[in-house]
Amino acid sequence: MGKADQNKKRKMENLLNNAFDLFTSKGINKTSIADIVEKAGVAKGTFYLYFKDKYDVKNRLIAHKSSLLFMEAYEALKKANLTAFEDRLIFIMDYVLDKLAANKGLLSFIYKDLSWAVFKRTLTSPSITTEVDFEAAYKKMLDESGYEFNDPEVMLFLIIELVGSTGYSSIMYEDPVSLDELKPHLEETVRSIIRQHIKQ
Amino acid sequence: MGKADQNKKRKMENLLNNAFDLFTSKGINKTSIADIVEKAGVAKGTFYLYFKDKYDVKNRLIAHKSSLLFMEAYEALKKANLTAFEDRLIFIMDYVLDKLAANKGLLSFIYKDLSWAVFKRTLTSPSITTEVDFEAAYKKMLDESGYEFNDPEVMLFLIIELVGSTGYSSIMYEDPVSLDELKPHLEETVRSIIRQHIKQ
Amino acid sequence: MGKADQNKKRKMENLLNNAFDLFTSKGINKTSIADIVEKAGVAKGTFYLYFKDKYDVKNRLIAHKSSLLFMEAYEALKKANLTAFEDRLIFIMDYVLDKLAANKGLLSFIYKDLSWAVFKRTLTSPSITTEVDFEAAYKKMLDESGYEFNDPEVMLFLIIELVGSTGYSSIMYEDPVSLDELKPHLEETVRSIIRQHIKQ
Amino acid sequence: MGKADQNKKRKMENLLNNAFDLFTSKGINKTSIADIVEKAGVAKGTFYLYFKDKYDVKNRLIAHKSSLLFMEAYEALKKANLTAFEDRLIFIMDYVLDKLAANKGLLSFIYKDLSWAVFKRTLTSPSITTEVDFEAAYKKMLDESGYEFNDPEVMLFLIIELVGSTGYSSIMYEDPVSLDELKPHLEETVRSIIRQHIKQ
DNA sequence: TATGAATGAGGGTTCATTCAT
DNA sequence: CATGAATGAACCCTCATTCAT
Repeated sequence: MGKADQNKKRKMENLLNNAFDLFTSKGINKTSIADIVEKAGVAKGTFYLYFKDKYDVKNRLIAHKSSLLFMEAYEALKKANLTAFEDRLIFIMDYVLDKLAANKGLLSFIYKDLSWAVFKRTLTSPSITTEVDFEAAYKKMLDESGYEFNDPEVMLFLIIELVGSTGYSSIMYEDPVSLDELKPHLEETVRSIIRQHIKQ
Repeated sequence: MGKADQNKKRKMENLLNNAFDLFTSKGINKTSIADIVEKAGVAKGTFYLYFKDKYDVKNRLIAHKSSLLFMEAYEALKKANLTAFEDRLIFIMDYVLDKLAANKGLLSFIYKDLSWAVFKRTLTSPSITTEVDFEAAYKKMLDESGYEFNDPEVMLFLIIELVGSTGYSSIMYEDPVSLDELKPHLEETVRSIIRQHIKQ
Repeated sequence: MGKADQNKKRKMENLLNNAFDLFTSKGINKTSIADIVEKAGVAKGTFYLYFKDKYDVKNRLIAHKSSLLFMEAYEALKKANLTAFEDRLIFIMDYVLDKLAANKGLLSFIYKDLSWAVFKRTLTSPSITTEVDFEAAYKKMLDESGYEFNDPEVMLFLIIELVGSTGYSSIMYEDPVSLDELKPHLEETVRSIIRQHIKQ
Repeated sequence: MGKADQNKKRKMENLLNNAFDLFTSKGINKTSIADIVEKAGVAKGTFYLYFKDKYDVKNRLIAHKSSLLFMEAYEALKKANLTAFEDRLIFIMDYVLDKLAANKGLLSFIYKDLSWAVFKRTLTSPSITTEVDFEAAYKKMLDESGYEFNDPEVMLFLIIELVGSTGYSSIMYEDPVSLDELKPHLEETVRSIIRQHIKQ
C-alpha cells in the first residue's frame, strides 16, 4: 500500500469514526454532514470525496461495527473453552447482549437499520479494517458440533432476530423485563430453536 | 359527545388518515406537513391545532393501526372455532403476517418504530376510534386455555418480537427465506415458547 | 381584486423589479436568489412562494419588458401621424433601437434569450401588468396599410431578427459600425423585405 | 515546431475536443471542468496549465469551429462551379444552414455567444489548427464578382446576422416556419441586400 | 377556530481553484 | 510538467413554525 493510499485510508477512518460518535450520541437524523466534517476537522467538500451521502456512511458503519462486535464475541469464545454447540451460541449471545447493554448508543445505532440483509453482507465480506468473517466462524462451529442441521441459516436468522429485538427492548426500556430477567427465557428458547433444527 | 366535539374529531381523523396514506406510500421522512395538509384540504395552521408535530401524528397512528390489526385478527379468530391455545395464537400470527405481507407500506410504517413499549400502550388503552383492547382479549385466551402460565407477558413479548422481526425480513426482502418458507419454522418455535411457559 | 390579492401582486412586482435591476446590472448568471431577496427585503423562502427558480423570473421579465417596449413604441407611433405602412414600421424600429441604445442593460438582458418563440408569446398574451397586445396592433397596421401581404408573420420575423441582431452588435460593440451608421442600411433592407411580401 | 511544442499542442487539442463534445451535448453551463478533464483523461491541475477557465476554452472553440464551418463551405463552393456572386453567397448560406440543421449542438453552442466581434476575429485570424482565413476568401469573391460594392463589410454583417438569427429559430424551434419554408424568404432578402450595396 | 403568507435557519451538494508531491 | 486530494465559499431549496387576519 502506497503512502498516498494509506493517507487516504486514514482520512476515511477519521471521518467514519467521527460520524459514528455523532450518530451514536445524537442520532442519525439530527447529525448533519456539517457536524461530521467539523468534528473531523476537514472541509465539507472532502466528505464528498469519500462518501455519497450520510446514508453511505451509515451503511458502512453498521457493517463495520457489527462485524467487529461479532468477531470480538467469537474471539472471547475461543478463550472460554466451551465445547457444546448450544453453550457456545449462548455464550456469544450473552457476550453480545452485555456489550450492547454497556453501549446503548451502539445498540440503537446498529439496531435501527440492521436488517438481516445488511447483517449477512456484514458477516460474509471482510470489512474495511477487519480481515475476518463471522460466517466462516459460524460454519466452523456447526462442523465442530457433531450434529447435522436442517436449514442452519434459518436457524441463525431466528436466533439473531429474536435475541436482537427482545434484547433491544430490555436494554433500552427495561420493558417488559430487564435484561437479566430476559436472559433465562432467551436461553431456553434459543436451545429449543437449536434442537428443533438438529437432523435426526 | 357534542356537535363541536364531533366536528373536531372528524377533522382530526381526516388529518390522521391522509397522513397515514402518505406515510405508508412515501415514508415518514419524505412526508412533509405541507403534504399532509394539502392532501387533507386544510390550512397549515390547522395542523398545529391538533398535533404537536409529525411525530405526534406518527405515534398516534402506530398505536391506532396496530390495535386495529390485532383486533381484526382476534375477530377473525372468533369465527374460526379453534379451541387449543397454541392453535389460536398461531392463527393470529398467520393472520397478522398475511395482512402485513399484503400491505408492505403498513408493515414498514408500523415496524420502524413499533417498540414493545408502544405496542403495549396500544394493546392496553382503547385508541381514538376503537373501543377495544387486545390485552383483555389475550387475557381471555389465557383463561380459556385450561393452563396456567409463568410470565405470560414475557411469553407474548418473545413471540411478538420473534414473529415481527423475522416476518419483516421475509416479507420485505425474502431474505433469508420467503414468508411461506419461514412460517413452519416460526410455528414450531412459537409452540416451543408456549410450552416452556406452561406451569407444571 | 381583494386586498390580499393586491398585496400578493405588490410583493411579486417588488421581487420582479429588484430581480430586473440585478439582472441588467450584473447579469443573470452572477445574480443569485440570495441577492434578489436581500435587495427586495424579503426572506429567501418567500421567493419560492412566487417563482419556481431564477429562470422562471427571467422568462416572465423578458416577456413583460419586451411587451412594454413594443407597446411604448406603438403608443408613440399613434402620436406621430404617419400613414404609410413602411414608414410606420421604420418608426417603430427606430424607436425600439433608440430605447435599447439608451438602456444597454435592458438590451443585453432581453437579447440573450429572446427567441422568436418567447417574443411571440409575449406579443400575444397580455402580461402581468399591461393589458395590451402587440399582435393586435400589428394586425391593425396591416389592415390600414391598403396592401395584402404574403406570409405577414414571416415578414415580421425577418425584420425583427435582422434588426435585433444587427442592432445588438452595433449598440453593444459599435462593430462593424455604430448605430447611426447602421440605420440607413437597415431602413433600406427593411423596405425591401416589406415590398417583397406585398401581394401583387 | 519542436517536439515539446507539438506535445503541448496535442494535449491542448485533446482538451479542446473533449470540451467541445461536452459543450455541444450538455451545454456550457452544465459542463464542469471536472467533466472536461475526466473525459480528456488528464488531471484537474493540467487544465489550468493550458486555459484560464471554462470561458477561455469556449471562446477559442467558437472561433475555431466557426472558422472551420465557413472554410468548409468555401471549399465546397469551389467545387460547385458557380460564377454569379449572388449565387455563390446563397450557396454558402445554404451550406452553413444545412450543416447547422444537422448538428444542433454545434448551432446552439456557436449561436449563444457568436457576436459579430468574435466572428470577425475568427474570420481574420487563422486559428489554432486551420491555416485559413475566410476574410481573404470573401475578398476574393468580391473581386471576382465584377461589381464594386458600398460598405461590403456591412453587407456581410447584415447577411450573417439575418441568416444566423432566423436560421437559429427555424432550426431549433421550427418557429415561425421550418428551415425549408424559411429558405426562399431568406434567399430573396439576401439578394436584395446584395443589390442595394452594388455601387452604380 | 381556521387560515396561509411569510419566515429564515439549515440542509445537502457542487465546483473552480490551489499546491504539495 | 503533471497530478489529484483538499479546500470552502457559494449555491439552491426545503420546511417546520409563527402570527396577523
